Amino acid sequence: MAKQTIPKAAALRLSLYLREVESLLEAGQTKVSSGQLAESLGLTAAQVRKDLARFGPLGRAGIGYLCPALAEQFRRILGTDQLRPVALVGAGNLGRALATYPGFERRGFKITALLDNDLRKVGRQYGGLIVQDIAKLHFVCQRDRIRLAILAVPGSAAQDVADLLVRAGIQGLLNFSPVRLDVPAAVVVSTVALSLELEQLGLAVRLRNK
Amino acid sequence: MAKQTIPKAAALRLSLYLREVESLLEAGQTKVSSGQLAESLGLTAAQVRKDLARFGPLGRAGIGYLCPALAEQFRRILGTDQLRPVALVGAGNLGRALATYPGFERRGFKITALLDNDLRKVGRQYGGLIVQDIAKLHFVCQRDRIRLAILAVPGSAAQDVADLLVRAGIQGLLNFSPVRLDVPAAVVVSTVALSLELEQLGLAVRLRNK
DNA sequence: AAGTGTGAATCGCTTCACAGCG
DNA sequence: CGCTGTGAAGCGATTCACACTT
Repeated sequence: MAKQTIPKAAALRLSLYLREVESLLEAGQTKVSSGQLAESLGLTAAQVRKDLARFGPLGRAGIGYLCPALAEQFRRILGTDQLRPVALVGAGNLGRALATYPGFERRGFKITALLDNDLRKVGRQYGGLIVQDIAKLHFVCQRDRIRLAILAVPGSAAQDVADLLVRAGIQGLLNFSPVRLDVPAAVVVSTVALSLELEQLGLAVRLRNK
Repeated sequence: MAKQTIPKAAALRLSLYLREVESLLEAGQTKVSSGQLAESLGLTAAQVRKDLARFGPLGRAGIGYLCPALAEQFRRILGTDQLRPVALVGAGNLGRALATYPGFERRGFKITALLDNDLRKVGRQYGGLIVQDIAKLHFVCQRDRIRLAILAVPGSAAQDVADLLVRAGIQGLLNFSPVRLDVPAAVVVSTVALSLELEQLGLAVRLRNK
């Protein structure tokens, strides 16, 4: 494997590279230069080369990079070279939207369980998934060896559900509730704060017009 | 007004500061020190002071910061001291979830229009909003002076809708489609790529276990 | 000739350390 | 004495420039 340490900023770009290379492959292009990737992604050619060199000696001087090799290596590093199961907690509006979101599976993630604590929702079906009682969380996570979970519950319930997920052995938590979650250091939490995104967008617009 | 230039990283923290201060105010706390804010948000005290000093001379030496003054200033900088109208395009699963998301209004944003190009959806009501024909986009945006829009349509339609939004005078675009949008430089685009978030989470978990 | 890989220079942000105020 | 505000130092990431490979 390449380097053990990946700068946070470079890790973020890794996903972008993979997306771009996949799109090139779909368009039938089998090789690409650092300059072309930089142009498409709004980066500099030097930065692209630095990143790609870090992920392994992937390029050929004078030629460029071979797209299939890039895609394969990117997926290997990201761990999405095989489908990974994900638990989704919360079958409200947002949970249902995420349950039916087609993008996850295309990117190597499969939501294999949809759970809620509202017994009126249990048994209903969304996006091919039957809502299960959250009491089954631990059992399901263990049985299917689920390491990642998405949290789409109201803020008031988020910490309680997070505790359940931690006890069920979850290692990574994608949190859509606008609260900071208190979890053991061994568990990774990533919060998507929707209103924060809007705030930042509004601020960027404000500053641009000055 | 404070400084005209806000580092990208500091701007991001601005939203976090506001959230924390609001939560302190709700708990009845009227003053706070840089150390306490740092502790709550996982930053260093020095960084908090640097940030807050940038946003204006807000603190009192030996005392700390007054929460109401902080909240007021933060909101003023973010432009959320008054409710800002937002257009939401796409009444699919994700669009409906966003239309009914209560967090936006609490943070100074009000979705005032929900639009879709699917005439079967036009006229339906979600979260108090009636779905309108996207043909009315330009009219609605002009009438209500809407500057910000949320794009929750399939990737295949995203660029077309983005073009419409730009022509309607939108200045900021929160994009939930997994595609890069081509817009004039004067328009700010922020993309929330859901599967990218999962990828990064998975990678963080992977790297942690090494 | 085209394009990668990489040391060196540079840039921007974070942390440190402390002067100064209440 | 507690705590802010800030120059200075430190650090990580980006950019530059170019030797080197095909």
